Amino acid sequence: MPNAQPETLTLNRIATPLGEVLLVTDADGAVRALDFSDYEVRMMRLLGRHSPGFALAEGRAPVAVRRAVEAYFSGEVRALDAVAVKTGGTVFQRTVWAALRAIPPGETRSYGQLAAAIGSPKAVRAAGLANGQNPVAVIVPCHRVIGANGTLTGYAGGLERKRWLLKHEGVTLR
Amino acid sequence: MPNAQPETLTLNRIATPLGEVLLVTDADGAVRALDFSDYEVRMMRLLGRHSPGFALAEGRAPVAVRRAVEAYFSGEVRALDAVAVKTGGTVFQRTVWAALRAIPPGETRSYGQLAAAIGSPKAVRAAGLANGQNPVAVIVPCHRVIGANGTLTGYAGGLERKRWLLKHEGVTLR
DNA sequence: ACGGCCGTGTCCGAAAACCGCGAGACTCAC
DNA sequence: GTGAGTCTCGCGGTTTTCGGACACGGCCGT
Repeated sequence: MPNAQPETLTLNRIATPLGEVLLVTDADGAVRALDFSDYEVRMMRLLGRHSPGFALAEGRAPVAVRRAVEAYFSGEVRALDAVAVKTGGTVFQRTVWAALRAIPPGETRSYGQLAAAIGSPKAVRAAGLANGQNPVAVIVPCHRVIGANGTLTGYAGGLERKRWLLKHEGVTLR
Repeated sequence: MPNAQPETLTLNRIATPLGEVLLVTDADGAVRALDFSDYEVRMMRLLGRHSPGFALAEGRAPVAVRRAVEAYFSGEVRALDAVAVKTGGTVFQRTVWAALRAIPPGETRSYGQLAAAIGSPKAVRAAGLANGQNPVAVIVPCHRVIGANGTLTGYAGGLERKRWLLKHEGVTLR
């Protein structure tokens, strides 16, 4: 029996230039997950992995959060900086995700640089994996990590979106 | 991150003729676990397995429950019948444990009979295993199951206690 | 340049080990 | 013969273990 009183999370669907996104917030107003609609199943799986037995109810996320997301897509690329995020995951993963938020919009890092930044320069591949399991897309900018040779390599929401996001933030690709 | 607000359970230590027992109840007053003090570690492990990230605080269990336990040990062997129990575990395990409560005090069943009772006559050994993982001793009467040949076979709290409990309930052993 | 090897953390599926059994076959005493 | 002890084997769910796969990149040989 997971837990007697499962936590209830709020699910808000928001339209963006990249398609509808799913925004999940908790009672404290912190973002627990964000993903594109077409990957709903995956998001649920990630979410369930770290908060066993949670309940989900469609509703509206806090205004501040919702507005930040919209602002970001309208061009205010720093609008997401102040948004509070709360994630599960292992220590390693959380460290990686925290490091991601330190990458400013308009810049990119290689997987190697990311690994070095968290103090495990050799855990390159592991960092890449952790990157891919990031439950809070866009806000935790896993899209700012690319291959050492400039290749985009991969993105959970599809490379097309990764490319769009980076361009949107002012990155000139190769 | 297991759950933002871990459930808090109450731990009550109660003296009995068989030694001190640990009685764990939840906010609803349902019994989550019961075991003998000398097996505290094991109980914690079982508990933790099914409610990841719970908190424990010494305190007093609901009067009704506490009284029922004391009454049972004083000779009112049916006193525990009405006590509410809430357990985790797999479907199979819960089925087994539910079947256990249907065995009245003063009677015993063999592991084979138990398996048959839940509709899996061949899952004898599995039933035995599930029996041994019962987190709520005494109230869920796993001690009423004995070998087909009358042997007591095993008991998580020690065979001595199993023998005592059965005798206490009026069973004449072999 | 190109191809292969390795390190690193985590998840996932497969496989094996584990048992609080019990029926059946076998032995040994009486 | 019987009846009690012993041994072997199959049973089925759960837990543990193990081996891959992966959003990479540096190193070492051709």
